[in-house]
Amino acid sequence: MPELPEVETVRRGLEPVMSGVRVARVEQRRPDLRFPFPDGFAARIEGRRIERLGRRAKYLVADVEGGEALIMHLGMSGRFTIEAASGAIAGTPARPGEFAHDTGGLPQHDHVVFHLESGARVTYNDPRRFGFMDLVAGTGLETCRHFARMGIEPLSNALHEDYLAARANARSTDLKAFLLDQRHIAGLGNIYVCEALYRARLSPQRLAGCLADGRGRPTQRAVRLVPAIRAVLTDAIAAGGSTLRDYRSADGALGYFQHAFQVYGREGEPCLTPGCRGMVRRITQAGRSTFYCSHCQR
DNA sequence: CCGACTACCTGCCCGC
DNA sequence: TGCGGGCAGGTAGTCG
Repeated sequence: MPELPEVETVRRGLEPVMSGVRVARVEQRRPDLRFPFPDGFAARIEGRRIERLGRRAKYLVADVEGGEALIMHLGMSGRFTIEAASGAIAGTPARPGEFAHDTGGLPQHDHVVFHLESGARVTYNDPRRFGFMDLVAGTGLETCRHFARMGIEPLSNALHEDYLAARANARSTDLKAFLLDQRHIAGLGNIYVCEALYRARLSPQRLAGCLADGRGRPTQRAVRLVPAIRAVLTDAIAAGGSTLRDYRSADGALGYFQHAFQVYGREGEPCLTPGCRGMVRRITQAGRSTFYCSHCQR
């Protein structure tokens, strides 16, 4: 699930528990996730304070006392669960009822547990193990392997029609692939690309080059796309944030609120644009599902 | 460099 | 009820 809004929601949920808190012990239960953990992973965190919990695109970045940054990516199925110091569950379990039904063995796919000095525990669960964790020098964050070629933050001022036009100018890929490419804009995924293109009334099959006029200047399509991307992410973060107010009422783990999507997952259903008589279609692009209304998205 | 494709891994849902 | 196939929110590596 985790695209930028979900990762931001997770960050906001973890921040009050982890930020400024010392890590007493790190329980690393397997040698790798998608990639091997770095050498001495647990030891490089244990006994140190988490100074700040930030985010870059879909990555969580925890500044660890001493100068290293703990980088965490949730892949497709990564989740965090918080157990508060009192023992009460402050974040919902990865699977509802998991602890109640636990017969004594370790819950499956709980790969890393951060035991905090406050007594709270933060558990990383990831069935598919497409997520990963790494430790990098905090001073070289932007030049590290993960971030060096990464594009702009879509919620920053860097997202501008001039930027889109310059990047998309003369590209032969379609808009869907262009927006999914983290080297241009970092943080959009399959769902929010579909949703942003719907809001901008642009066909996902149109070439990315349509955002520029041939000389790298923005077209009206680029002008429409910028606020559509911003709004879809902002709305999703707001919706995710609302689930954080009462952890126990949500039936998903931290940040896994099922947003009310307007096209994603709505194949065969009527287009929600007022006055549009179209129907949402599903096509495959770059091996992944795209949902859109061919009637109002041009 | 670009663009297209594949691999990685488990779980779930559907049809037979 | 079991089994095979397809699908799932991501990225990195390879190949032409």
